[in-house]
Amino acid sequence: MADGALTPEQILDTAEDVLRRFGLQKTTVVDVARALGVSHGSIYRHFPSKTALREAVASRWLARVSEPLGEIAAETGPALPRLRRWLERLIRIKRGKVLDDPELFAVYHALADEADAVVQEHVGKLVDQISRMLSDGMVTGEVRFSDPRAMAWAVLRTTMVFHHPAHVGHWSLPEADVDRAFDDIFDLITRGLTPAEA
Amino acid sequence: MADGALTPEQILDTAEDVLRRFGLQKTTVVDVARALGVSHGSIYRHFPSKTALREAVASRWLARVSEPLGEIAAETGPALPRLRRWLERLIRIKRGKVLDDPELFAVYHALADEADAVVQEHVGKLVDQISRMLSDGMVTGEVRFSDPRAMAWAVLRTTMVFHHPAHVGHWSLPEADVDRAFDDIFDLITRGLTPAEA
DNA sequence: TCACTGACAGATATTGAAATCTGTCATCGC
DNA sequence: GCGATGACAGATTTCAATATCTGTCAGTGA
Repeated sequence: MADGALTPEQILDTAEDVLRRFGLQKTTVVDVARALGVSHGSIYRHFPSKTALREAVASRWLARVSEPLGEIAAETGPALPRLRRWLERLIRIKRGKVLDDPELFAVYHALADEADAVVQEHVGKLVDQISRMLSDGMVTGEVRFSDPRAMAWAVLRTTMVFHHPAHVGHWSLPEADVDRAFDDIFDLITRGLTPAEA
Repeated sequence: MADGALTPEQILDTAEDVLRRFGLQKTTVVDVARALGVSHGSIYRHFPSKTALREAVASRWLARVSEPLGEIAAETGPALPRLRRWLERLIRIKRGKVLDDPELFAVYHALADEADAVVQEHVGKLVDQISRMLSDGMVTGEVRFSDPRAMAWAVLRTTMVFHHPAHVGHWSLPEADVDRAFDDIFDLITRGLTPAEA
């Protein structure tokens, strides 16, 4: 290995590289150790199991999705346009990842599939962020008063087709089609979120 | 075999039995022929390929979903309650199938995954049915005037989590939770479908 | 005549022996 | 002392030989 100390970050970086090159099926702890130039025993010093290592990789990948969104959620200003930008950003991040490198995306999708707890936590963060924007909107009267968490779940679920990996086939349709479908759905839920009187 | 003539219906019935018992992976044309007491060549007299046979099985299964829904869509009377009953029925049919026999459902899910054209056609029928109910509602003023097909797609997509097999894990949550989630989403889209003035 | 058969070629799946991997731990050397 | 090592047992995966399957078609018999 290069440095004196083997760090979890180094291991995760290398694990990502190896996953990218070998795929989820073929990647072994021995492969990762080999790529790092250490014995595989050393990896078990930092991660208790292969599963834990995979979960850490998945977790880091998901954090790269939720962090930029967190910034949007934390902005001030009108809630509904912010929610729209948040959703568009989420969709663009996902769409970007899948168009950029479909195989790598497939690896992460499979990874996420088996790391249930990690995904739950990620989704929890997303719901928190939506919830925050909706609460802000309720204060200003932009959003009909209701339970912001329940509403946030509804928003995430109604837009599932645009960001859940199971619907990845939908994302590579011509951009104009995806945009139109999103417009229709955002329009629908915006009207549903807004107070009844015009 | 039992009768003088081997019919496509007999073959499909038997194919379903064999799929149920052996699963999608293990079921071969030879197995189906064996169960029917005929040579496998006879099956190729009625279906051009194994794929075609599987598609026919998938198609019949999907028809058992779309037909009862078609009856609801064709009813007269208020459009939005009808749409709600239609969605609840769709959800109940899917949920029923998966709780009743999860393994068989998994077989059909896998089958549907590989028979893309068949699924597209099925989804097309569902969109037609929703579209019809929405058009009815636009005539009576229950539903805001807009493109009914685009709206129908939006309705199907916003409720994806309740009927798309990829989200089957969600359906076995306690019924009360699923119902609450559906209420929230149906409430959201109903407000979105309704004309703006109170 | 005509639905059905069964043998066949090439493709695919199964099997079990051999190789590799996961996770542990006594030991090493800095 | 402490991070790293490498040999080990049991679990899992690979690989190549073998068996089975798919799709075709000339032939069978009712």
